[in-house]
Amino acid sequence: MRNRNYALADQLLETLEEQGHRDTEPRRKVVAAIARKNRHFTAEELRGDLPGIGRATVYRALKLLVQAGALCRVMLADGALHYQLNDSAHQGHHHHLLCVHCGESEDVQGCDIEGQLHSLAAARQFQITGHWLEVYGQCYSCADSPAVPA
Amino acid sequence: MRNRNYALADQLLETLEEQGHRDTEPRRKVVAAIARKNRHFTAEELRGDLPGIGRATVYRALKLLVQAGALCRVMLADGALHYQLNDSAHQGHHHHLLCVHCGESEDVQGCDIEGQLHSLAAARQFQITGHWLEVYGQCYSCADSPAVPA
DNA sequence: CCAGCCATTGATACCCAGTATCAATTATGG
DNA sequence: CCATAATTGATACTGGGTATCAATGGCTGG
Repeated sequence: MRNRNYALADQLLETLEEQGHRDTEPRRKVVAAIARKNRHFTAEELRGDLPGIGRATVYRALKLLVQAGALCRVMLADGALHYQLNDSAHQGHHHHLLCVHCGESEDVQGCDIEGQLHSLAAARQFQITGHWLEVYGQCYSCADSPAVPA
Repeated sequence: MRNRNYALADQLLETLEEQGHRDTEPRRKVVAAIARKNRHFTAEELRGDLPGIGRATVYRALKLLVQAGALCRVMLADGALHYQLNDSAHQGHHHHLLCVHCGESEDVQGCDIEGQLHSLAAARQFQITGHWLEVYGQCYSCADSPAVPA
């Protein structure tokens, strides 16, 4: 576990270095904190784990990691924006099944949304270049629970 | 034109009254300003049109109108959140084709995203209850322009 | 038609997400 | 080891949004 987080942190740092960014002490702490997260998190949550690290530094690191594809942004059903680690299996284009009950998220690949929309778009001569999709519902473990917790 | 906006403002006010909200002077000014918009807009843009109206009042009105289904929130490709009038033809569930060039938006109905995702979700015993989708690209008028304006 | 109740207002302050600025620091390549 | 360039972090700002609360004003029942 600790090993895996360790490796993950190193991997994130490596990703940044590959993009031409330096290996700095604050950066190391940020990626370590991210590696310790086992769930999606908000920027301020992460910042809470990093006292002594400047606000801007945390946000800059998040931005770089999103750009590098190591993190992705997830929009929860309530509109809150979270960050989530892209494990190596889901680096490319994918979507999330977000449980509105427990907040857990599962990755989904292989959707063909744009194909679906193609004929509609063609009729309006609209050229699709991308899309953003989040799917909300209840995961297996929450299936027996009330739809929306109090 | 002026007539249509006038009627639209009245219609929005009526919608609010149907939901049990009062017909007040500030509210009237807010819906009038919204009716004058012929494009999606940000909260602050709207506020700029309403000097003298309290910040909270504007945001409260926006929230009520979204809840009532008269407005919807649109996420642009750059992450900016805008509000857009739902014309009467598109009150229900729909999506947007958003032009990243001119910012124009077209409504799309009749998508079957959840049907698409059904088998994937079923395999994970995930019960879909909703989704959020925005589609980005270039509209007809912008087809000849560069993909992303400088 | 008026009183009173209650929704609403708007000022203020606050939270969260993110960016701009800029002087001080630090990693790194020559 | 030194110079240059990237990075940091403090500060302040923008923007979206909510909480609070005293004052106001719509509306309804008498």
